[in-house]
Amino acid sequence: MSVKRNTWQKQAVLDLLGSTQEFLSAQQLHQRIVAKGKKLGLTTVYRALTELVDQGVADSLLLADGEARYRICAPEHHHHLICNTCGKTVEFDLPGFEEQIEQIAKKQGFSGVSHQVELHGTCSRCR
Amino acid sequence: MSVKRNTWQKQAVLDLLGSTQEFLSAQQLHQRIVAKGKKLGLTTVYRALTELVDQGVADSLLLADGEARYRICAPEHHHHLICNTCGKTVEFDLPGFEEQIEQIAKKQGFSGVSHQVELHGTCSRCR
DNA sequence: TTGGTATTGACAATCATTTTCAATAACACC
DNA sequence: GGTGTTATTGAAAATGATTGTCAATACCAA
Repeated sequence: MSVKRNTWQKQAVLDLLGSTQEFLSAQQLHQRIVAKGKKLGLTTVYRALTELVDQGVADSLLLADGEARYRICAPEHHHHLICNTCGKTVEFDLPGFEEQIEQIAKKQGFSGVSHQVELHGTCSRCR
Repeated sequence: MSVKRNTWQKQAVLDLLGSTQEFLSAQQLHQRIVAKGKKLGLTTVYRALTELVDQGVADSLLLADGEARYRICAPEHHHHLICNTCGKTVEFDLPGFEEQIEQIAKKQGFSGVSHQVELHGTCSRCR
């Protein structure tokens, strides 16, 4: 396997993602970095994002408009309620949910189980 | 506005969707209908699905693989536990989950909320 | 049966994302 | 500080799902 190298391009993507809580698309990230006067290719942004997701540093999700959005992973695991139209994201807890999941997985003989819970809908503003 | 007409093509899409609980992609629906000996265009399947979603008869969601999936709107559905290695899938219930979701969505002012719960892990055989 | 028009389907177009590949730049080692 | 290896970059082409186009067809009200 190959050894990863650090480049200002990857760093720029990580910095920008790390400076906000919101989900951003590859295109948005690209635009904003270019707007800062740094020139880099859209392809590179995609690659940097893929790497971040592989490393578990970032999360990705696919919105109804067909664009993927990326965000730095929160330190703890919570769940999301996402507006299909504007991308607004609300975090929420599910009391007892992790335990429920644990039990189901064990009963079925599964191990190393991760879960993903996502709610999609329309927020009050976009209704 | 135009008056909708009934065609065997639309009916075929609705019938097939209505005969299952699972999410199907436009391509899957197309393939299966063609496999039954009926010939229709992929474009038509997309249009039928768009119509069903507009009418509130079907739900759509976008999976991480970039393909949209469609399903007949059902008051309740079940969730999946999927083996990362062999793809084995187990269905399970989450008692009270739908209600919990409903409440959270309402509290946040979201409407038309659909949810997706998926567990990924390794099954006993593939351990 | 017939006329108006909604619908169909082959094909082209679109749009986000991925692949390709030659040129460039990181970095381990001198 | 140089140098060679090779990961990375970026422009352009390719991909794959979905949508638009438009002439031909089929539904259905009268």
